[in-house]
Amino acid sequence: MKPKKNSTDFLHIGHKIQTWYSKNARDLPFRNTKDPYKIWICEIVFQQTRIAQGLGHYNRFIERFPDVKTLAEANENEVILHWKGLGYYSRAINIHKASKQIMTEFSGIFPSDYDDILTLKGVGKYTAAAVSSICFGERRAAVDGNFYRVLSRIFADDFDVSQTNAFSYFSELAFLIMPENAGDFNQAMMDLGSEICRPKNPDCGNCPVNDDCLAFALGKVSEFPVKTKKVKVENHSLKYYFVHRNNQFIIQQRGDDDIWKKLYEFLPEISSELVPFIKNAKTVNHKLTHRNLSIEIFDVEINSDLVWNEIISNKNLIVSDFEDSQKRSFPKPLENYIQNTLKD
DNA sequence: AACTCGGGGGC
DNA sequence: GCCCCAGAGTT
Repeated sequence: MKPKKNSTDFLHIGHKIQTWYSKNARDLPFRNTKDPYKIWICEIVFQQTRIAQGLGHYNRFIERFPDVKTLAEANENEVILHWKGLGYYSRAINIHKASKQIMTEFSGIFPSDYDDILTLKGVGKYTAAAVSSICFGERRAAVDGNFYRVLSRIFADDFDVSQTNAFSYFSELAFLIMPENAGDFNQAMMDLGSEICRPKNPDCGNCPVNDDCLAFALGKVSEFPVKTKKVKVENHSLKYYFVHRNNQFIIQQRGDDDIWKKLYEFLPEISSELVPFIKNAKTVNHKLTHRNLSIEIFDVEINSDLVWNEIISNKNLIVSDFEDSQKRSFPKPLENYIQNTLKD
């Protein structure tokens, strides 16, 4: 059962959140700017990513690519290198594409209109709302996981956040409490959701709106938000051949149609002539959100120049070494393997 | 509407 | 082990 939500009854909640934010805002590098480029980058970096995890990447990214033009003129592999270890690598590829889009379609000026921002690669409803509200004063709710959590608890609303229309539903709820400044409100909701209204162990005692929170009054905070779609984890196995000779090893670049888009990897298979060169194998386990990977890595030591030269004559393969590999983005387990193998 | 995309951290 | 994190694109 949902309480009837009339339009003007809840505005004081947003004002309390705003007041709390003015005193308790987190000190973050993108907080004292309205540069749409920097806000855009930070919104992409922090999609599905904790602040603590992404801060270093954000700072390095902005330092190397301080504006749209610099980013658009950069090599895609260097952009992906700056995403190394962050995951969801299509974000890096799309950021790069979008920067070129801004150069060609918007004359290098970051678009100020919500619908224009929405046309950028990798920018969806959330990011377009965040950038347009924070940087250009548009009245949009940047509905993310924090909004789902805070609003579902305040209103004890059991709307399933895994439904496709959850964004528009909670956007309407957000407007019930949103003060004049949507940009500040959006950021306030993120900090409240992160610092107080946490997924587990919420700090309700220090919440500025605990008096207004229906879930808190009912003692049912832990029951919100409601999410029916569960994450399914499957086991998956991979094989790699670490083909090497004299501190050099063979790698190739992945495609963009699978996990680890455009990252580098060892050889997934070798010709039968190379089988006799296999020395040993070790298995590395790696957990992803949707898969448990078991990666078997065969050590293939080539002790013949003739064979080695035959291998590296293949133009699709890359001869790498430790120093070269540091300038490329590898999947985490393969990066670890390189570290562990070459430090001996 | 369902599926896919990473890696890290909290409990 | 399970869930979540400043979500978006594809099918």
